[in-house]
Amino acid sequence: MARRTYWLIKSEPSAYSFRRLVADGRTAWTGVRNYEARNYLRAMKVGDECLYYHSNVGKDVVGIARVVREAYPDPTGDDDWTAVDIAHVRAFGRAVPLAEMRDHPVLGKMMIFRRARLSVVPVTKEEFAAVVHLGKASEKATT
DNA sequence: GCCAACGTTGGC
DNA sequence: GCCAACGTTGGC
Repeated sequence: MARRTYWLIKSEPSAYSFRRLVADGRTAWTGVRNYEARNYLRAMKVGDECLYYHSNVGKDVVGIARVVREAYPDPTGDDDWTAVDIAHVRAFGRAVPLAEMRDHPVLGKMMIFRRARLSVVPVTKEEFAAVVHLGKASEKATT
């Protein structure tokens, strides 16, 4: 059985929001123009789950997406850039702000804070689980 | 709007 | 192949 990997993918909501992914069901994740991020795209496997982060506006993880098609040539790129297809899995009951992750003992070590500008970064299983937990609606929070 | 981080470009 | 200049990203 293949080892499952987890990821965090970034998008400005004005470019492509999670809400739009939910509406579309699935989409081609194109436009990555950074070699390191491209290599991560190429490492993605069908079924890998991704935290969906809104950069610039929101600055929070708003839900989970899943890889449904592995690396293929990015139709929007000139040379050998890479795209994958993702589908929405579910929206969080509560968006998890970046600041909250930074202050978190486990999440503060996430790669997103060391490589702030990378639009695709791997996330550990523990980090993924912790973010998902924070994203649950307030059943356990306040009262 | 500012600025730090960092990738890319181009002159030498 | 080095490195300074420049451009872009994205948090604040």
